[in-house]
Amino acid sequence: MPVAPPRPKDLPLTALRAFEAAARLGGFAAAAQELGVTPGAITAHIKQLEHSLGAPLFARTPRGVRLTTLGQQALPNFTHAFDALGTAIGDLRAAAAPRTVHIATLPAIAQLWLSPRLPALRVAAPDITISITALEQPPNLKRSPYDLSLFFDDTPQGRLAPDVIFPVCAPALAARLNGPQDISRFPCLSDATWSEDWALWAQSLPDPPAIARGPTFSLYALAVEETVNGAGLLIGHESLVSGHLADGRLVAPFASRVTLPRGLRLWSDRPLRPGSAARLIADWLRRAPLASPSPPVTQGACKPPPPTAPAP
Amino acid sequence: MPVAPPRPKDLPLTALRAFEAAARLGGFAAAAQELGVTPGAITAHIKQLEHSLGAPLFARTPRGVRLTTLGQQALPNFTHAFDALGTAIGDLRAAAAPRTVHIATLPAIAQLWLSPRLPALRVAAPDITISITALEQPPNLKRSPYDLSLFFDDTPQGRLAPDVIFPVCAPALAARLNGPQDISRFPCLSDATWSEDWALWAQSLPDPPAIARGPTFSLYALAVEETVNGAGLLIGHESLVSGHLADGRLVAPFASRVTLPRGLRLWSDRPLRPGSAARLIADWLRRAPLASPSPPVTQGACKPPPPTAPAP
DNA sequence: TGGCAGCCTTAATTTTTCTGACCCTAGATT
DNA sequence: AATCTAGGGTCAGAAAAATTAAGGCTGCCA
Repeated sequence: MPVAPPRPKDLPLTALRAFEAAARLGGFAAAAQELGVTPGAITAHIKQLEHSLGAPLFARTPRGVRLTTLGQQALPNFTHAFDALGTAIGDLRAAAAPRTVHIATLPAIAQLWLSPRLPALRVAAPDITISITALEQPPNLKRSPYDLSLFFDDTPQGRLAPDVIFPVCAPALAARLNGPQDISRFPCLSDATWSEDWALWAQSLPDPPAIARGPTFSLYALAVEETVNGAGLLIGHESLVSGHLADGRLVAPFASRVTLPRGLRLWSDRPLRPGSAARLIADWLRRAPLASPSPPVTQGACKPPPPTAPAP
Repeated sequence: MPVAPPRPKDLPLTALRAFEAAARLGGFAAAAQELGVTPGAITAHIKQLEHSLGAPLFARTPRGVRLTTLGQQALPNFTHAFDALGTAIGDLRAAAAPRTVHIATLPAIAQLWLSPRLPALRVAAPDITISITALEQPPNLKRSPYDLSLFFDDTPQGRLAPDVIFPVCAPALAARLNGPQDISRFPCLSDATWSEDWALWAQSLPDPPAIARGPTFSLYALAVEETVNGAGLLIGHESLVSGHLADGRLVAPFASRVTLPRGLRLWSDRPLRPGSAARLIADWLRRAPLASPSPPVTQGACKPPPPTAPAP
């Protein structure tokens, strides 16, 4: 029985984090995604934890896992502890790089909404470094190294704009349209993550036209480019295409617009101290000045509806 | 710019724990000891952390490290967060094994104080499993998997007994002693971690005798055994040798006793819920019934007092 | 019913982390 | 001054963790 060598290692931190994520999210796969590891790693961690505790934390069912009573008891404590750790990390990051702001957003938003505003933002806050990370899903801000999230969702708090959708196309193509029923004669481009867009819009019409399915894009910005090039019609999200409408690269050929229950939302899960860089950037983005001083459009269409340009 | 692969790994937990320990304990070596890793691992972790933050957390000096302002700001948050995590772990352990108590103690205390009480304790609490780990240093209970600590220290709260020291020896050897001055004629055994014992005791005498240095033991219990076998005189700690005195294996040949400012202390850094196994064991140990119904003992003079064999 | 997709598990390989033995520096000791 | 000691830092090799890829099980859907 040696006294020096045996190190009384406590429960491993990484395994506990895996447990907390799996318990909170209700599955190993979801936990793996949040933690940026593979499901196999989560399996191994939970198993190690259960072995060292001598009791199961999850009940394995054919369709995923379920927390045992023991796991249910433990979860709130760990969630609280890891939240505290996340806050400490955030504060440390902020203190180490006080003039840097990390923003997480959708690729489409990054390219079509954020990017056009960056030049003016750089002028407005020249000493602040802005780092933008494109993600498909909003991250858990309490656990991720981002200060702000900018995504579409249905929470009204912090909303920058509602999500208003309507068809858009290149001016040349619009000239060949006489009404919504003509849609079926042209390809309808769609985005993989917003595949319902066309149906949602069409339902709002008294006489829903047939939609000719066109190419699907995994990057909305790419679909926008293709539309500019005349590849067909695309459902435009007002927040994302207003720049293209403003300078005439795209037009909205029909008057019918649908406002979805979700909206473009900017938020933070940490308190933003007044005067902090993240607060400054968030405030500036909420005022959302789209720099382009271009004239409100152009429109070309059969029945040119309300000129599409919003006034700042 | 791939969107799927890049995993936005946050600050690594293990590195943060290393930082917290190093900052709290004031050095990488101390942190390494608490975490049960080598200093080299701490160095690497801190370096990784500082690299990913882009700012130093410690200022390296030739004699150790010093926290930077950044590090000082961050420390309290992390200490709090890891404390919360430690509490969560403790609760989880307790819930998973509700009738198990883990005690950390000195090897000497484990063998000479705790061990004799275990049989009665098992009778008193037959459903509780008691696990004893011998450590040279009291662990940080907020971070270690122990419910109770039992060590000598100078905090009065939770003290079970003062640390009273006085020479002890085998009865046969005591017969050859006529007074403290005879000490110099026999080897004086000592324990490596309590090397000052002899000096402390000798200073209390009006005419301090010379101490003939004898063998040094790294295990006090071994020194006690050797003393029983007649190898010489040893400074007895009352808490640890009362059993041997009670049954006559050892005697205290001199009346002079020194009470040190420290004492035997049982404590926990977590709240012990009433009715929990740890609370039951702690309460029982405080009542400290030493099973042997032997008479209170002895106190010695130069002429060996009690005959050597009482029977339990 | 048969294919398909979701979810967890497992085994073998690769990557990351830790160790162990060494060096370096500067204050304390002789 | 020379030596000792108590920190940290460094690097090759060993141990541990994550990945990749394959596999089982179930329910959904055509």
